[in-house]
Amino acid sequence: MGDVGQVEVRLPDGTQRRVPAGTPAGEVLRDWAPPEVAEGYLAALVDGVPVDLSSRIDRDVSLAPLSFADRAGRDILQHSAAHLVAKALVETIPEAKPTHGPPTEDGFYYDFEVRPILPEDIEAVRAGIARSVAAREPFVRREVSRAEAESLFAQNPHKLRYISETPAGATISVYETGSFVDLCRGPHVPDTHWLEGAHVLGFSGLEREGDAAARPLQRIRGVAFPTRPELDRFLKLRTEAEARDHRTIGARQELFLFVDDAPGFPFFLPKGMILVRELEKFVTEHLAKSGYAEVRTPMLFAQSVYETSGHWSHYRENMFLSAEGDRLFGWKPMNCPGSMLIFRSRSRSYRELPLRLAEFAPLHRLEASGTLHGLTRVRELVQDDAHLFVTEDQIEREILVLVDWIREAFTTFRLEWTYELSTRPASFLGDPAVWDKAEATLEKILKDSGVPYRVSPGEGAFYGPKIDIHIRDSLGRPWQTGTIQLDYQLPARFGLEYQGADGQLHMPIVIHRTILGSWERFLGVVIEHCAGRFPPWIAPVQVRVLPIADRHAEAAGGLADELRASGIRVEIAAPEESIAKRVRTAEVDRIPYVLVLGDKEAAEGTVSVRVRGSKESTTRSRAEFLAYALDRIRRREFDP
RNA sequence: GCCGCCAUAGCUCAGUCGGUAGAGCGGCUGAUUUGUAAUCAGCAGGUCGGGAGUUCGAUCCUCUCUGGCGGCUCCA
Repeated sequence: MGDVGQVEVRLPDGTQRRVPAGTPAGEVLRDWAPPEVAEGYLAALVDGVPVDLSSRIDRDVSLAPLSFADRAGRDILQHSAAHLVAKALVETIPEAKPTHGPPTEDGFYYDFEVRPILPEDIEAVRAGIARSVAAREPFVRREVSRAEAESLFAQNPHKLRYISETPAGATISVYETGSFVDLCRGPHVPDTHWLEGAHVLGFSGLEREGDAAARPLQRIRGVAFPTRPELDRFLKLRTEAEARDHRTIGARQELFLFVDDAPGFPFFLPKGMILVRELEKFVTEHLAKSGYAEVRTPMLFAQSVYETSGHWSHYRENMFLSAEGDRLFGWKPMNCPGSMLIFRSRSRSYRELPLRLAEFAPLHRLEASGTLHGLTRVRELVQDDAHLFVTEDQIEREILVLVDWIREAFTTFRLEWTYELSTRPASFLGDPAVWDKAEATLEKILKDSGVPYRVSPGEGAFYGPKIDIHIRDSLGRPWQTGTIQLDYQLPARFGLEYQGADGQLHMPIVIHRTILGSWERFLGVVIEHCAGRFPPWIAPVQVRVLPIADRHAEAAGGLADELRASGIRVEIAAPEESIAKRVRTAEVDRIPYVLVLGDKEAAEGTVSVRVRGSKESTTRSRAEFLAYALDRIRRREFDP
């Protein structure tokens, strides 16, 4: 140990410094780092624990800076912004009772018990934030006694509850920002000037779980960046992303349709149907290579089937029901019961396993009205669904094959995906020991395959654990697409058996799996991902032929026929408008290839090729273009 | 389903401080036959989401239903 009153600080580069006890962490870091770097430090890590820069060092520690680039630093900025929102709301509506305001994956929110928030309140909150930022108010930490905390927040039952939940002996701290005091563990950025890039995105009411009598909470959501230009960049990206909304593009390109009298039930228009069929072909090719058989099972089953499957007790509120005489039928929300009944329809041998039954059938789910969202959340959908009946030692191989297929499918669309392993929920069927085993199997596979994943405890289906695939839409909203679910329950409930090599009867395990998820949701995300500029292989119209004048009609027709004969989807835009207008329209319609045909081309047997997104055109022989386009389509290239 | 907001022509939107409505794009017709992101002119198209109430009179105010949007919850 050093002199009395000196402490030793270890810094991230391995150097050590001796400083007077009580030196603020921020001061040590400012001395250590170049000024332009230290400027970006918003908090510190002391022995791995996040603290304020003003926090004083009173013992030997390791010290590291936190900036926005660090996950923890980012969270601190979001959380500080949440405080500022609470301050501004309480200034606007003094009786508002703040509850909590955590950072999230994409920003932050703060929940309040307060009358319903109005748009003008949000304007006032934004103004209040701007005032605080301009005033550069410090975040001042104060540690208080339990009694003082209770008296400070005597009017706020939520804060009193948090205080009562704090273990005896634990530090209780509050942060003061101007006149606003909030119960908070911290840490925070040094002052409100750090929040010049904070922005309120919206507000909404919340349903309070398990307490119908309680007043609903109001949530204000926002996001924060360290500087105003970074916020502006984010807002600009967001505006651009709105233009990629699949609902807008779907209407503009006449892909699909919704009508008021069929909420959540999509119509696929001719061009949208081509997208669906191309996806189906893509998936079907994989199924053929991987040993699947396709089946079709009934759309409706009597109640008793769902009682067997467990849907009646676990999923009935999401099912459409139909009465026939005194029997009640349910529209199938999933394909599993049908596949179970096929398996059970005769005796099965181990030689048949793995038995892979695929089914692309419309499913109906009575989703709550407020959750419907274009194609990404609908009430009628078709999944690229299959059920694999396997033995325990076949599980790993089957899932590895699926992981390969996932890689192929998503990279074809240049989509980035993540995995989530969901484990036993509160409401579940079966034996916890069997669950543990299934979860361990899945986790082992994920580990062995080297694919990054996260675990969500308690998020599994009622019949088994699952691996979900997530992708994001143009606004960064995450959507679940594929899912691989291990099921030890349905085979037991349906009494499935096969005769093993040992002559004994055994129960198969079922793997439910869908990879793209549903055509509907997957298309919604793909539309946004490519902003309606579909890869040529899936594009509803692949080629548009533009004859310069009427005298080129015959040549244009011949060219179109030639392309069609090779399976290319082609349209002709007759010379009712200028060539410039038709080129523009083709570009707006996102057609991959535009072929212009005039005197020169007709005479030479060539075409002028304009590839989507390119400002130039090139002249090629017809055969050359055809070979080029067919090759890119066959290889399912992303770009034309 | 819950909280808030919204609903005017096929689409995007303007408008009426209560006296039944306009534009651009798209559509149709005609002229133009065009060389790589918008040729010109004309025409058609709306019981202002449905119902009820207030009013001499409602697209406008009130209530309600339906649908949508942003979240919550849930999920492919």
